[in-house]
Amino acid sequence: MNARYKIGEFAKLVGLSTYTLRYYENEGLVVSQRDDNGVRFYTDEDIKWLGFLLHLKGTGMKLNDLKDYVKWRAQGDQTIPQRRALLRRVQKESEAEIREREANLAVLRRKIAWYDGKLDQSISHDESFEDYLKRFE
Amino acid sequence: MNARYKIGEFAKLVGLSTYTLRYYENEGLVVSQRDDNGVRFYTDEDIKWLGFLLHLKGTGMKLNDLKDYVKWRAQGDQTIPQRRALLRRVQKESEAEIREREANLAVLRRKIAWYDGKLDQSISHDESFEDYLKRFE
DNA sequence: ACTTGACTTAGAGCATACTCTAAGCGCTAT
DNA sequence: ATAGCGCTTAGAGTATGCTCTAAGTCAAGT
Repeated sequence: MNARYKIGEFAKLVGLSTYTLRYYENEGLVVSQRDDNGVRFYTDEDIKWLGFLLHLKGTGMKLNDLKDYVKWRAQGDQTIPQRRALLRRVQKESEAEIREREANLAVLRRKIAWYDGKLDQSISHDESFEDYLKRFE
Repeated sequence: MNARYKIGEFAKLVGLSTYTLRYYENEGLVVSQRDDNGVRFYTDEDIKWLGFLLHLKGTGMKLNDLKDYVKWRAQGDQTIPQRRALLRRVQKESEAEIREREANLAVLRRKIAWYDGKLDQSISHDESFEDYLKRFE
């Protein structure tokens, strides 16, 4: 246990590039420790944090919001109300986006079904199925 | 009927800016007709098309894919198979994104619930509700 | 010794989709 | 006649989030 990962290995573990990890560190989203030579290292704790951060990001949460979250997290438990309020807002926004997308998808699905019907007709009325298949040879 | 809308009015009707409409026209996503003075006008047909285009866009479909779609549409019914294939691809991608987002949202919801529990505890164990409320004054 | 991978700062480049400005001109309604 | 809207081209700017390069240094492993 107590594994130490250098940035290259860590990058593979979390599925980001080393560029992105340094970028995130600059932005204050991730912290790293340094060994005697000033080389970054990460721990299993950091893997967990990155995993959670990527989940938040995957809900559509912006880096700026993540920065607030990280800032509050560092300030301890008294900022839990702010953090919860932030996550709730992100939740609402994300749910709204999903609903919108579903509505748009419904339209797209109907259009595909309409194309299906069109192509069915072109099979059953205009030509035999054999002839139809020939068109794609 | 046979209403003609100039770009300003049309923009309001479809919820886009005049800049964006001209941009879309440049990109080949929308066409407009011109009056005797070279001024763009749009019809109810164009409102329908814009509506559909925005639904497609709302599924996450990229402008480049929309350009292909529009190009094929202009070529007539023989491109229906291509259009259907494109929309199916977009559908799959969009559904996959929604599933991902839902999974990430599930994590976010659990975190919020965890904060809820933390705050419940901090009310019921560490201080009175009165004291708790005072913290936010 | 040499390769590999780490470090730094600063800045450019990329992708997507707009968004707006400049500069100059034309039509229409008040 | 003046405001308001429309037209043009060309290009700059904005937002988000990376992605990569340059140029030079350093340390560990083979």
